[in-house]
This record gives sequence, structure tokens and C-alpha cells, in this order.
Amino acid sequence: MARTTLADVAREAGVSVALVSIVMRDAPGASDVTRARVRDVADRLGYVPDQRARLLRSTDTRLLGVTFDLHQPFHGDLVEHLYAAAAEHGYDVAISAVAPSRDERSAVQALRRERCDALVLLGPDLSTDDLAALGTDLPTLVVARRSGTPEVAAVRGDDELGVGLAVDHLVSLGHVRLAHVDGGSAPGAEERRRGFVEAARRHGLDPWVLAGGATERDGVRATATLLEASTPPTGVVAFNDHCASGVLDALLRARRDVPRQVSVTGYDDSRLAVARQDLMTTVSQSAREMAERAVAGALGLLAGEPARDVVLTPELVVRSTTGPAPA
Amino acid sequence: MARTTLADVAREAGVSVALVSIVMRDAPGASDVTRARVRDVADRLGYVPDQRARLLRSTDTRLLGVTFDLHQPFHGDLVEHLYAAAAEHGYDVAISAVAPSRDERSAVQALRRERCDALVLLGPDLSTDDLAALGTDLPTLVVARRSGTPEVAAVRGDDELGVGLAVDHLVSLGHVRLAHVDGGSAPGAEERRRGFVEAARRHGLDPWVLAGGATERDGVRATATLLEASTPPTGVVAFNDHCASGVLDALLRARRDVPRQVSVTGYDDSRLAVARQDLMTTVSQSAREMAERAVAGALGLLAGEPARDVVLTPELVVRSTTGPAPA
DNA sequence: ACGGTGCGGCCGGCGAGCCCG
DNA sequence: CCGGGCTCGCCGGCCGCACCG
Repeated sequence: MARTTLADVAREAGVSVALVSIVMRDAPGASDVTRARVRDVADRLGYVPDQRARLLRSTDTRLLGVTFDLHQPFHGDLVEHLYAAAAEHGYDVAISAVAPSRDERSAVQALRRERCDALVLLGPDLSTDDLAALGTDLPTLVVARRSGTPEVAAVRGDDELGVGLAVDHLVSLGHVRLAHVDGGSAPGAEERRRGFVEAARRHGLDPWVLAGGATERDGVRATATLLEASTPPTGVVAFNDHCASGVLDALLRARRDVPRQVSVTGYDDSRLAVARQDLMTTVSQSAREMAERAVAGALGLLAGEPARDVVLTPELVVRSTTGPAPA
Repeated sequence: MARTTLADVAREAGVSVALVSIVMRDAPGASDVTRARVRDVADRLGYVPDQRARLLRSTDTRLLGVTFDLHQPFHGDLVEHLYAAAAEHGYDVAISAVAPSRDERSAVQALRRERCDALVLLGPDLSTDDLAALGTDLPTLVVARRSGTPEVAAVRGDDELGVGLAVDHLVSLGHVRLAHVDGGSAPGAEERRRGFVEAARRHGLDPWVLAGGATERDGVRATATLLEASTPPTGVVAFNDHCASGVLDALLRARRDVPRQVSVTGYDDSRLAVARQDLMTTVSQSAREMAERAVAGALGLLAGEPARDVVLTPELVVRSTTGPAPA
């Protein structure tokens, strides 16, 4: 079954190919009656314009390539908003997934073959060198990490500040023994670790940092260590919502009352933060704003603007996993 | 910056366009030395073949279109394996996301414009009519749901049987008061509900079915009802892992010991099942096998085979959320 | 016979220019 | 002289073919 093309529609409607083309893309140059007739025939034949052929003609594809991690819910949120943000500027989005069995390079290569005008990489694991190389021959923007090279733009949250908000919040509730379950080597982990240490010091507290990670299990494991301490912390700042979820789980299992005995904060305000029974206090990165800034940034690059490093201010969302320090 | 094309490479290497084309697609007709030289120039210029132009020429695109739900972890697993399975048959995958703000139709339409050879829809919400219409002009296969129309193939787990496995397992552990937190109107919910009722009756038990849903919050809500009962069930079969996670959360909050007081089963064996501290007993659908069967099925359709309904046998994975019934 | 060239035509759209009532 | 409509060339590869060393 050969696909129906403009020519098929034209033949069936008894007009020229060009005319059908005009009708299909709502361009001026056809009377309303013909328009209606052509539309009709096209619908009847199930005609769908061939994006590839269409774009072949013009130098730009109005296509934004996006790589994302299949298993990161926050990336899902970002992708969703990227579709919307791109559409607002008349751009389409081509997504390419990264997963344990599919590395960043393959994902990027697939997009390059699609001739995307620009690339938006969500929390990529690429080295700065690879990134720089990519950036020199294709407008590239990274989200949720530092670009590290002048060729590549970035949109990210101010992680140091964000973690600081969580610490300030806990301190204002009277907590004096705080711990941070960190993200190990995950992107952003270093900034958050630093943010925690600095904020704690600012309040004259002793910062306790535990090795954690980006998953529930990491949170569970770190919590085991926490609970063994002679004087466990009353406030735990977790690397992200996943990690925090593990911390909460472990605390609950150990019969600790959250938030009466221990307060816990997450990071990202992902779906997870509101999935649990106890709604999580967390730091929100506003996926929508990030997505919008990312699209704007990528289009800026396309327009020849220099690569910028946009840092968004995160917000603390107080829910029910934090409360006054126990007496 | 105009993209580099075959012509650019040819000019730079001092050879003909046709020859470069031959080299780039590893076709016979060039000496090894020339091959190396051309490759070199191509790399230096950062040449990437234009997929669109290339495919424009041939009728088939060797491209498999896949729609999936951005926020369903199991879909993530499937997509990951679909990439691999498709690659094994020399096919590429184009993915298109479905999300609250992006409906199934848009996702499908985007893939049609890409001229995919066939469509694989993961747990689509489309009506049978829409599906049939789609299936008549493009080889289409649905995963994790019944197709309901002879034009569209399907690959799905035997949900009735799967839930039966969970029930059998609980019964064998001595449980006699079982409840099912169902999936409401989610795809597959009806089959699982039926599977639960039938399995319970088979064992001479009274099936208790509660209105649930596909999310943690649904599990939490349903559990509240369960706990109010004068004689709460000792075994809970949840619609899926998400829902089960909510059930576990609520039970833990209510100081119920899992599995000593209550046993809980999930469904899907998603990452979530092993994310929690207490590893979840759940019914596994083997994303890899599903993906492989889906690709095989789609390619079968392409080869002119009739649409089949492949039903895979799920397996029970016993972990630590189920145990002997309390005395 | 094999490595290589050059010439068209094709795919499915797009758009400039032209023609005619 | 304008607007509906058509003709034609082009985008970037692929492919067959004639032709040369």
C-alpha cells in the first residue's frame, strides 16, 4: 500500500499538485470552493503530508531535538512542557530516549540524522568535551546541569540556593541537627552538597553529609546509617524526591513519626512528591518554566545569540513531611 | 550554517557525489584507500547523512513509530527494549509521547508525518473505532491491551491469569480474606478485576473488590476504606505496582506490619516494585519479551501476515510483601 | 573486470514566476 | 489588473546506466 501523496489527491480532485499543496498548508491562492473540494478529497484518501519531503525543501526543519532519560519522572514533566513550549513558537519536537541500554551518543546521533535545527539535552551525562564538540556544529542547550563550555547554553535551577531554602526552613522550625543524604555523583549532586554545607554553616550548625544517590534504595540505605547514630538528626535534606521517598520509607519502617520526630525534604517537586500518603515538602524547579526557558534559549542560539547560562530560582514547597523540631 | 551534504564532501575530497554516497552506505564499488579518504573528509566536515532525503527515495522507511505514556514507568521499560528489538531487525524507532497535555491523536499524527512503516501503541486509550481506522491504513499493533478489531494486532499479558497467580499465592499462604484494589477504568482493569473474582470463587472465597486506580493515591484512598472494615482483609491484590505502593504506604502509616499482618501484591514488576525498602511481590510482564513480540508482530503485519492477538503468560515474582496469613 | 565518473530521473513536497479570464 | 490556477525547478540523497582507464 503506497502512501497517498499530493499527486494522488491532485489527480483525484482534477487539479494541479501545487494547488493541493497550497490548500494543505492554508497558503493564499485558492478559492474557497476549490479549497473545500480539495480538502474533501484529501480526507477521503487519508492524505497526510510527508514531513520529510516538506522539510527537505527548506534549510530549517523547525524541529527541536530533545534527549531525555526514560526513567526519570522529572524528565517526563520537562518533555511534556517542551512539546507545548515548542509548539508555541511553531516548532515540532523530536524526542530520543536515553536508557541503560541506549547511551547518550546514540540518542544524539538519531536526532542529528533527523536534521533537527537545535538540540535540547535533559540532564546529559556527556563530558564537557563531547558537549563542546556537539555545540560547535549544532545549536545545543543543556537543561538541569551546567554546560561548562561557551558553545553550549544551559538552563538550570540554582541548586545551592534551593538546598539553602530547605535548610533555612528546617532551621526556622527549630531543627539544629541536620543531615544531607547526597546524590553521589549524579548531576547536580555537588552543587546541592555544597549548598547544604554552606547553609548549615551560615546558621552555625555542623553539616552532616551522608553518601546517598538518586534512587529510593539509596535513601533507604543512608537512613539505616542515620538511625544508628547516637543522636540522629531531626531534619533530613535528601538529594531528590526519589531519595527522600526512600528515607521516608525507612523512617516509617523504623517507626519514626514524620514529621513529629523527624522532618524530611525532597527536591524536584516531581509527581512522587505528591504520590505518597504524606505529601512531601520539597524544592520545586517548575518544569514548565524550565521548558519554556529551554525553548527560548535554543531558539535564541538559532537566531545567533551567544550561549547563555540561565539560572532559575527554585521555590520551597512546604507540605507535610516537615514540622517543628521535637522538644 | 548550512548543513554539509554529499556534494560538500565530494568537492572537498575531490571525488564524485555518487562515490561518496557509495562509501557512506558501505555499498560495493570503491577501493579501500578511497573509502578511507572519503570517510576522513566526511568526519572532518561533520557530515551526517540526511535521513529524510535518504528515505524519501525508497517506499519503506525502516522506521517503527511508537507512542507511549511519559509518566508510566512500565512504558519506559518497554520503549527501552523496543529500541533494542527493532535494531535487531534493522529498524529504527521514532517515539512520540502521550501526556495529559498531549493526546494520543497528536502523538499518532506526528508519527504518521514521519512516514513510519508501522505503529506500535503502548497501552493506548483510543476507541476501538479509531484504532480500526488507523489499522486499515497503517500496520498497527497495540501493546498491553486488547485490540478489539481484526485490523490491529496486539501483544498483551494474560491479566486474568496473572491476577489468578497472585490470588493462588495468597491462598496457599493461608489467606482467606482477600481484597482487590482495582484499576477503575484503566486499560486492563476489567480483566484483572474479573481474574480476581474468578480466582477467589475458585477457592471458595468471597471476593471483595474496592474502587481504586492506577496511582499511589488511589491505593492510599482504597486502603483507608479497607482499614475501616470490622474484619479487614489479610491479603490485598492491587491493580498495579503504583497502586500497591500506595497501599503499602497507607498500611505502614497505620502501623500495620507487612507481611506479618497484611500481605500485598502489585502488578507489572516495574522499577517501583524493587524501589521500596520492602521489595514487592508482584506479577511480572517481562517488558523485554513484550517488546520483542511487539516488534516481531509489527514486522509480521508489514510482511502481510494477518493481525494476531499474542497473549503472554505472566509470572509471579515472590518478594517480601507477602507472607503466611496471621493466625 | 573493477574502480571510478557523470548524467539523469526519482521521491514528495515547496515556491517563484507565469498565464488567463 | 488581480487572483485562481498551472508549470517548472529544486531540496539531498539513491540508483541505474553509459563510459573511461
